[in-house]
Amino acid sequence: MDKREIILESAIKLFSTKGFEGTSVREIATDAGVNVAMINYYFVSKEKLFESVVEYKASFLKVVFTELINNNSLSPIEKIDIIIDQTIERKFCNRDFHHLLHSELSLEHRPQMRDAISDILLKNMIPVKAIIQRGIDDGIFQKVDVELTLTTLIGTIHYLLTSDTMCRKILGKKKDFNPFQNKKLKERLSVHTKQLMRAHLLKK
Amino acid sequence: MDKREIILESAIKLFSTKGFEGTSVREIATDAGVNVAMINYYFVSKEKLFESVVEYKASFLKVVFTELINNNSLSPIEKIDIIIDQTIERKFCNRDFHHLLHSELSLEHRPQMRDAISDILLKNMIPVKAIIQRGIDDGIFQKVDVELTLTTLIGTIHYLLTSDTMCRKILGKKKDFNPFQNKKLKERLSVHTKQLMRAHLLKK
DNA sequence: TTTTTAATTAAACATTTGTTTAATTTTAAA
DNA sequence: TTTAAAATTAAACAAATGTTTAATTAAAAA
Repeated sequence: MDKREIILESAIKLFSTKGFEGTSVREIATDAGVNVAMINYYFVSKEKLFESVVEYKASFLKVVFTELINNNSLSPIEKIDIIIDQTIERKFCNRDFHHLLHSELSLEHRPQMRDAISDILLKNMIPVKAIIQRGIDDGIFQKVDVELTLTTLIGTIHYLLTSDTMCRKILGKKKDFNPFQNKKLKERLSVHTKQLMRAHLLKK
Repeated sequence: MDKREIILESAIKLFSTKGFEGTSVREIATDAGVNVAMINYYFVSKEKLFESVVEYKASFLKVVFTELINNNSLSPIEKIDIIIDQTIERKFCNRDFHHLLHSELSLEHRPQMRDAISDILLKNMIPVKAIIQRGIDDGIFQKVDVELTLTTLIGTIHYLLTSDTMCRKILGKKKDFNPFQNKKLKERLSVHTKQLMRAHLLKK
C-alpha cells in the first residue's frame, strides 16, 4: 500500500467518525504517519482529499444488480431476497463509509459533492426499480409504489444501523451489544425485511 | 422573542444546515444580529449552546402516543395509521432539527450528547411498540418482529427525506421539485406506508 | 557517476477559531 | 436621582486551522 493509499485510509476513518469539519489535516497526517505537507502535496487541498476519498471508496461499491434483471431462473421475489441480503451485507462491511456519505449528504455546503454522494448511494436503485416493475408487469407483484417500496427496503436497513447507540435503544439491548459484530442481528434483519417485502409485494 | 431565543433559533438553523463543527459562533452571532460575546454570555460555550438547542427544540417534540395505547374506540390498525401520519407530519415540520440530530448522532465525539439525541428520536417508540404488541396479543396482528417493524415505519419516512437531492433522485424528479413543500408527496408517503403496514401486520 | 525529478521535511504563513477581558451602555431597584 | 445589576460592546487572546515555502533527502534517468 503506497503512501497515497495510507492517507486515504486514514482520511476515510477519521472523516467517518468525526465528520469532515471535525477532522483536521494534522490528525489525518498523524494517523497516517506522514508529514502534514504530504496531504497537500498529494491531494492539493482538504476538500479535494475528501473528493478523492469518496471516489476511491466508491470504486469498491460497484456490485450492481443489472445482471439480475434479465435472469430468468430466479422468480421476482427471489431476486428481491438477493437484493435485501446484499444491501445488508454492504451496510455491515462499509459502515464507516456509509456514515460519512450520509452525514455529508444532509449538510448544505459543497453542493457538487451532494450529487456525487447521492449517486453513489443510489447507484443500484435503477436495476432494483426495474426488477420490481417487471414483477408488477408480469402480474406477480401487486401494483405498489415502486420508488417508495425501494425507500422502505433501504430505509429499514439504514435506519437500524444509523448508530450503535440508536440500534441498541431500538432493540432494547444493553451497552455491551455491538450491532456491527452481531451475526444474529444480520439474520434477524434479513428475515424481517424479506417477510415484509413478501407481504407487501406478493398477491394474496 | 427575547435575545436568548433569537440566538437559539439562529443556532438551530445553522447547526442543522452546516453541522456543529461547520458552524462558527461568529456566524450564529451575525445571523442573530447580536455581538459574538453574547453567545458565551448567555450560553457559556459553543458546546453548551448546542446542548441548549437540543433541549430547547426537544420540548416542542413531546407529542407522545401514550394515550393511544388504551384507546378502545380505535382498532390497532387505525392507531398505526395515526402514528404514521403524525410521524410524517413531524418530519415535515421539523426537518432541520431532525437533520441536526441525525448528523450529530452518527459522529463519534460528544458521547453524552448521543444518548440525549437518541432518546429524543426514540421518545415515542415505547408506546408504539406497546400498540403493535397489543395487536399481536389480541390476535389481530401477525406475529411480526415488533422492533424491526417500527424501524421500517420510521426508516421509510426518514430515508426518503434525508436530503432534497436524495429525495429527488429516488423519485426521479427534476431540480425544481421541492420535497418539503410538496403536499402530494406527503400524501403519497402516507398512502404507501399505511398500505405497507396493513399488508405486513394484518392477518390474511 | 552525474543530473534531474520526485518525495519528504520542519518551519512559517495568514486566517479563523472559541473565548475572555475590560469598558460602556442600558435597565431596574433603592 | 442615585445606585446596583444586567446587558452589550469592541478589542484582544491564545490556540488551531488549512496551506505554502524553501531546504533536504531519496529515487530515477541520463
